[in-house]
Amino acid sequence: MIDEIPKQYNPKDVEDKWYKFWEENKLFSAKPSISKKPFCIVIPPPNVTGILHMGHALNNTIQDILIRYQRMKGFEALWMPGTDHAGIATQNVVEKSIAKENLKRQDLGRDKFIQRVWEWKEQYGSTIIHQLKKLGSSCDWQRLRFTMDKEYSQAVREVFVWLYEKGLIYRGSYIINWCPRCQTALSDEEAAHRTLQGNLYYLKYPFKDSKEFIVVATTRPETMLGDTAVAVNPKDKRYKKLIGKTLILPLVNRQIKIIADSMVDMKFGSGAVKVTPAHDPNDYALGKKHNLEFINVMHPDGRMNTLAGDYRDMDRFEAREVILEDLKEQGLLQKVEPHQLSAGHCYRCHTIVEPYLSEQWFVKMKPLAGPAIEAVKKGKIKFYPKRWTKVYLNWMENIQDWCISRQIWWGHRIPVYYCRKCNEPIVSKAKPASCLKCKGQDIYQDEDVLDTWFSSWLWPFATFKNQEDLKYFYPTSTLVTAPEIIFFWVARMIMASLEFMREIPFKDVYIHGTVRDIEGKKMSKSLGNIIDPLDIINEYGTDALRFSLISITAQGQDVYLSKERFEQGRNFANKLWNASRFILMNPDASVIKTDLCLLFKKDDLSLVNRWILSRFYSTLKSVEKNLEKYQFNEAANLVYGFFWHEFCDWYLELIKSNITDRHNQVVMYKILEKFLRVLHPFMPFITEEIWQKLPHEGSSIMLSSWPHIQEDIIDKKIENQMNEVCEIITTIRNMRSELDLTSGLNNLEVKISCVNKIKRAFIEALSPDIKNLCRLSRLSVKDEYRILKGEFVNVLKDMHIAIPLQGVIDIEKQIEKINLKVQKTEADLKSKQAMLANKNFLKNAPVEIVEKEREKLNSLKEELKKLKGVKNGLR
RNA sequence: GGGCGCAUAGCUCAGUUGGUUAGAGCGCUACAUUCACAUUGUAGAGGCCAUAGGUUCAAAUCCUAUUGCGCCCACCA
Repeated sequence: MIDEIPKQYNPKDVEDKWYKFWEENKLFSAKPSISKKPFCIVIPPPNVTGILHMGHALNNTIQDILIRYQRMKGFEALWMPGTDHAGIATQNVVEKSIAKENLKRQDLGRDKFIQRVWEWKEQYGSTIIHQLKKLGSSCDWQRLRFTMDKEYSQAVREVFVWLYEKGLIYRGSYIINWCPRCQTALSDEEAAHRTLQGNLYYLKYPFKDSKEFIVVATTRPETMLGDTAVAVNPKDKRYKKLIGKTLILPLVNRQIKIIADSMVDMKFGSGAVKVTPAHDPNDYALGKKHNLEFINVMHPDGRMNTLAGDYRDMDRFEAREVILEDLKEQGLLQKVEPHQLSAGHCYRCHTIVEPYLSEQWFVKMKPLAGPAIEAVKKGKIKFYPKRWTKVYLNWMENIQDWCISRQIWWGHRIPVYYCRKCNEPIVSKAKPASCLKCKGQDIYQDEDVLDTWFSSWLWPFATFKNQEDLKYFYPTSTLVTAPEIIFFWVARMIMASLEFMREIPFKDVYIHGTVRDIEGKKMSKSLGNIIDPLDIINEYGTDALRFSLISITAQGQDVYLSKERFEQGRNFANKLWNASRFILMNPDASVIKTDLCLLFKKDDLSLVNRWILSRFYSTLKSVEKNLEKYQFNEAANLVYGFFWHEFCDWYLELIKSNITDRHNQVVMYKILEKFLRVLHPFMPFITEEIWQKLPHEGSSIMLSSWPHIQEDIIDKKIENQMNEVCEIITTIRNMRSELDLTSGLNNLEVKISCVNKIKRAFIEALSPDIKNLCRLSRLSVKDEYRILKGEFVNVLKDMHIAIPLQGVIDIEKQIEKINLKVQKTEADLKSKQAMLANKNFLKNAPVEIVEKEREKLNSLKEELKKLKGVKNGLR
């Protein structure tokens, strides 16, 4: 039978096969069930333009582990999948694609362009979904949603109307972040601030009625064309007398006044600031306060407009250079200082955004933030790791209104209509037949669409199509996401859910780290440092990808990746594969029927069997504990360590010589079968493949239940006894290695001397195992054994091991070594004695700790005695 | 300017409420191949837990300060 199974695990042979099997048998589907409790995760919907990257791989592996684990634990587990229409990103992609035909979206017109986007979506939009399937994701695919689905769009419109009617949505002219490349407004969150090395330019503005100047400092000289005042601090002695004076704005020759405002920082620059109310948020506030003129000097594409006079049609940065040249020529550029500044960048195309005055739609956020703050403060929603709570609260408490209108075509069109006759806006879920005010029939819809996040914030509930499902699965259980979108998405979902559902969207938020390359840089296409998960799947297998990723992801820490990391996962899969091959060599279908607990209770199991059972359940217990705390790496490492180093390295090696023994067969089979179930959420494919080859009940490991912890099988005493045996074996191997007697040891007799009869009986019983694993032909165990001259000896707490090697061993060297050990033991003993003589320690430390220290002291004494005895024997 | 994270073996990192001898993976050294697995096994070397104070019977772990690196937020032109 074993010959049929290849020596190396080949993931390609099995992964697609089992995924198809699961999907075809609808093993991922979840339905409301009276007898089961729900467990639900909504996927952070990837963009339709998305291609799987390591961030997705990590994010979805975590979700799949949780879902598969809870499913096996008996919950009705729903993982709700879907994609996001990603307004700007998708529009950009399609614009690029039609550019190949030399077309701009304006050439096609709105309807035709949107048609093209839909076509693009049909063709490429499910790429990411196929990739998520490659990853093994057990989403309920029949529920696949898209943020522009009919029902979902309906929900978006309803929500808009709801907020408008509550007075929480308004329209107005404000300074917003404008991306000149995408030509749309952005929210504050969509303008990512980055520090740039720029200059601070000192410009001279002449007075109207004298030859004097006032000097202003600016980082964006091109905006001077829109200046409508210069402001100084009223307390500033230098400028006090100048307040109210008129200046001639250079290059444009507009008369502007010097105004006073305490907002001005006297220490910065020259202490006088140019005021451009249409191009800077601070200046905008000053403009409002002092009733200044708002002059917009820029086209939406970032070129200067007609109000910029001679500079019209120049790009903003080109205009900057020309303006500086011109000012210099006129002697109006006083000086230039290097200056670090931070500027917003469009999060989609990375263009520097322009603070731009325009009419937009906004959501008043303060009233929505209140309940969202409460829910987290009261612990109804918990962040893992905890520290994100603070980040969330800090943002929530300083929340600004949300600009939700976008000047693009792809997205949810704003449900506001206008009457051409009387200009009356009508906010409505559907297009009204006529104007409510003048009954006019000429009605048109607002041209703008909504921010993509204005639809994603409804994701935890708008994805449910019927009340029954909503009632059963909502609120969802856990949200798994990356820190980058706490503000964009997590915070807003909490606000939306509390507002529209009067209920939290999820109980736990698990924030995992960002995936970086080995140098700590964020993985990105432009840096060319991407490790493609699909390449890894191809080379190492999905299970290897998942396991390696998860085992290096400490809670909330960023993940540093290199390709070699995935070898660990691949090797583990291979180890599992080969251990299973070995176990499958002894196929006996009847083992499946043996009741493990019953067998255990009969009390005739060997120490080795009792030990591995105890270790299995101890491990299971820790794995569960860590999974519940979202400590996935810890859980993965426990599973790895148990299987490789305890089950394979020790257990299988120990029972190998007695493989036909009934008990050994049962235990070996049972542990493997249960272990596969524990490993299944981490490595779904290989565990299914092996499980199917083992004698099993049921059609898929996915449907089997998570092993139940058998507390009475966990036995620390047994574990300690076994550790002692392992220590003896390791010591003998060590001696052999030290003597370089790898082959020669077989003929020699190894003698173990124990302190007492009980110990001796215990060791003696296990001597066949020791002989076996050390490849010894002769081993004798005695109560007290006098060392003979010329023997090679090693001391092990309360026993010593001797190998007679007359003439081969340098006795002086041995004594020297033992002396060193004696010294160390004596020092340890001394510090332990001091510790136990310390009254404060005895008084303050817990009893168990004191007890432990006492035991340790005794064992040190024992060891010292042994060491001295051995030393004397050698002489 | 504010906030957060990190500093532990040659490298990449674990170390959960303070309590045995600080762990893993990779790398390194030596040995082992008719044995389920060389994607392996056995053994080994390698640590002043960033620095300086403090709290405590007890500190890698808690507190304070310092240094270095990274991230996030913020309207100083």
